[in-house]
Amino acid sequence: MENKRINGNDLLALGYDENSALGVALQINKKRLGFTREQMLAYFSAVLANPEAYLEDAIFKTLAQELLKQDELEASYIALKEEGHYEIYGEEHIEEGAKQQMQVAMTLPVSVAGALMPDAHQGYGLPIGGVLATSNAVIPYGVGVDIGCRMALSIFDLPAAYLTEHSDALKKVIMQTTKFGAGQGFQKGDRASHAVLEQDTFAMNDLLRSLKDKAWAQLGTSGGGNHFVEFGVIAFEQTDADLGVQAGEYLALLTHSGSRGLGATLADHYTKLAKQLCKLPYKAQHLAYLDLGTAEGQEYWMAMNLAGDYASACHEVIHEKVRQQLGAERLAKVENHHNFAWKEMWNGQELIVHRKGATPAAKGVMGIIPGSMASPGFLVRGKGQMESINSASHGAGRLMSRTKAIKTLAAADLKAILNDQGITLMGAGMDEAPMAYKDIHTVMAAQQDLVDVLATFSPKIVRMADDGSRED
DNA sequence: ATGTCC
Repeated sequence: MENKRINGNDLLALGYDENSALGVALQINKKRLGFTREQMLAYFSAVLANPEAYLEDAIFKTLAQELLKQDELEASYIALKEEGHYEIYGEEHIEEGAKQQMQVAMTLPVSVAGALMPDAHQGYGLPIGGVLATSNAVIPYGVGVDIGCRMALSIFDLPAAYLTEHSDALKKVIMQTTKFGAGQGFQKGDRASHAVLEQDTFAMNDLLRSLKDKAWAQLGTSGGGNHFVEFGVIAFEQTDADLGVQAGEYLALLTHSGSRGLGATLADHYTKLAKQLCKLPYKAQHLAYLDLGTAEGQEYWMAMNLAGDYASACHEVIHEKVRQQLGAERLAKVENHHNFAWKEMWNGQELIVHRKGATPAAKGVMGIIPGSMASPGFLVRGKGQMESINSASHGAGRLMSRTKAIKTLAAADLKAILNDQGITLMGAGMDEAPMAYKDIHTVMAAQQDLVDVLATFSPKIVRMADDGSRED
């Protein structure tokens, strides 16, 4: 006990802030230097109280310097508010880190309202599953790295039985029409065309001009991680007049992917720009924002919208290729993005609503909330709940990190689940195994006030990027 | 999530 290591929490308890001085203190602590834990803690406390006195100290000099530098910097930062209230759905299943991140986001001077969805987990800056409404400012990390990432569902005029009767053919269709993985794109002769490539925004600046060719090559590709293309059965218990689909079970295609290299590069560029222009205290630095009244803010807005349109085009290319190969007719299509910022009216004012891993759920708005490769997804219609800022979850949410999933989950267990449910899986790593996700039914139960369920989608033939952590 | 360097 006596010699228990000093950690970051001990230093925070002494009054240290979450900044680089804390890091320097931990570096010094690593050396141990023959002091007891109590002696070390006494020193750290004394240096914090009076850094000037330690500027010549052989051991604590670097810490004293860093503390003084932080004091100086702090004075030049944009001040945060004391606190702000935000609504949480399914709180008992949300990790502490995600709540802390949301709390910090609420203290931005531009923040007006916030909400945390039941699938929330810790991210970079704003948590995944976080919704933040700001006044005339956009936060690149409030949108996320994969700008415009979305779900798209096509319901075909084919019966559910088509899946079992033509399973091999459908497998072939997916393999022939999709391309997965970081950096992947199509060779010149195989590239698709789409009106999005003609958008003027591609000529807005050098960065966008330089990204156009890659965007063309990657048009209609799917990326890695949790992105997927899957065939499944969609079941409507009742006829949906709005959508024009009769009660029954149909073959459907569900895809999840985003704006590929284009969006990633734009997100990286504008996040750095925001950090240069908007100096926030250490704990909030990733939430740097761009004022929409500035040229930089407008530029990001244009770029973000282009990336959104591009992500949509990628899905449309895949869906159209598949539809043609099936020789089928599409009865209905539903699409929704979940990494984006919108100008929306909320509580009588126009705000910038950031949804980072959250589904738009304004009254009557349709969306898709997937479970996992081996659990159902849901076609939903928003209820327009003001407290959730017209939002819902974008999936089940992770139960364990990718690394933990790869380390602890057994490939044999996944195989058993897939066999039991008659699901064919192509690609994917163990980090995408259903056991790595929260129970989708629990998550849906936590957002009954936010969405109505129209139909249930059961995945049957799933393709994801192959990361090598699983053998087929 | 991306794809090879602030």
